[in-house]
Amino acid sequence: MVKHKTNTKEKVIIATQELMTSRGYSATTVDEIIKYAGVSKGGFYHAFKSKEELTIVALEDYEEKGWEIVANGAYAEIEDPVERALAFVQFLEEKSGELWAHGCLLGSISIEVANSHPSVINRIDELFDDFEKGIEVILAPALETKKITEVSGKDLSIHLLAVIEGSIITAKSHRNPRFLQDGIARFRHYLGLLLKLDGVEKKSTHQ
Amino acid sequence: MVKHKTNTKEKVIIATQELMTSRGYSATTVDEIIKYAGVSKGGFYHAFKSKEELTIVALEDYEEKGWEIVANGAYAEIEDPVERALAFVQFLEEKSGELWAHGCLLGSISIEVANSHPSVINRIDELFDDFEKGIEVILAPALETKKITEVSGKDLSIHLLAVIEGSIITAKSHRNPRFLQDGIARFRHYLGLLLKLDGVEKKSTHQ
DNA sequence: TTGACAAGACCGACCGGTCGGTTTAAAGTT
DNA sequence: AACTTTAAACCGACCGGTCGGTCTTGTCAA
Repeated sequence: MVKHKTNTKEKVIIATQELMTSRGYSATTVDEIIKYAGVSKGGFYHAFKSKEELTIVALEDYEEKGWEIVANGAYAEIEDPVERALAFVQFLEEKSGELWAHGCLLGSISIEVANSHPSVINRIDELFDDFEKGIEVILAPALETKKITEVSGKDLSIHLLAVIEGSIITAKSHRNPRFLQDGIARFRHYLGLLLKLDGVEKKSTHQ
Repeated sequence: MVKHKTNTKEKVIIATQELMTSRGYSATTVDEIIKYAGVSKGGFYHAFKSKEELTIVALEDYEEKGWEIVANGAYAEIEDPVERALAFVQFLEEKSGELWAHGCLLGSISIEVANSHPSVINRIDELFDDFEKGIEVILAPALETKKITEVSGKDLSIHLLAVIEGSIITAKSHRNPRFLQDGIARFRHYLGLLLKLDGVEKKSTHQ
């Protein structure tokens, strides 16, 4: 009746997400993961059949939790599609520290597994695609409202994702998380120009 | 009689650049590098004192060769700062396949060394900075000409770099190099809007 | 004769993963 | 309630192999 209560899987998944986000795939060892999670090696391999399978589970859980934060933003209440799209990007900007404080799990491991772990990169591909489609639903109506055809909602979604991932890289190498926030703000500026609005310049949240 | 210079260093550097660009730092082993370069382990450790030191040399050489291609573009001949800036971005777009066909060495290893190899990430930081400053020299005069103050040349340079690095990630995970070209084209569109020009957009090809 | 350079066997630490055995707790039996 | 059964959860010593790096033994041009 009562399920066996165990949090080994959860602890391992969280440890994996945190360690791989800041070290990548290869540099994160199973021994490090189990030490960080406070779990034994036997327990680890009872819960997951391999490091590769664990990585895929961690990626899926990461996407789910991330999208839950994004989907529940106040921007969703806004009626006007144009204002909603801009508020959405500003929401990402404000939540960027919470969402990608130490990087993005997908971005951190995508490069090094692209040519060696097909199952992982395939899942990353799908998860990126899900995220893009989620963004598209928010951005496309704004373009439609303004009758803009030179750029599609899909184009913009792909671009926003690239801006986020790229800004994470520059933020990491410059050791300054501000670069991520500024990168998203710059995209918002672009979106504002596209939608032919004025006065969308950055409302700085914290210096 | 010209003394024949040993090319062990050069072969190792090229092998390192190619392998690390597509696999990252940790996943690229010294044994793989020497096999790819056709060099013995003794020769390797005679030429470089460690994998870490080699990585820094490979990064510097990578930046030098990359910037040589960028600096010699035809855009440089254009007199008008605005047209020159736009032509520069279009040049990057056209050369993106040559410059970042299999990724960017700096981006590929920056994430995984950020918290474990200070000397490497410090050099990456500086090299990114050099690249940014090089771009700034080209973009800033266009903003000045158009008397645009809401965005600085530095802001735009940082953003272009982020767009490139991020687009490389999405291109890799989607296994489609087109994403990189489109990402740069999207930046050019932004720049065009900023400079209040029309007709700089090209149709997107994402399907 | 010398010293730069190359070769590859070798080193200890560490890698991902396995294994036999122990603990835990829900369910069945009395 | 007390005991037995059962199977999942868990443990950590251990495995073969690989890691970055060292060392001895050369080769060869000056």
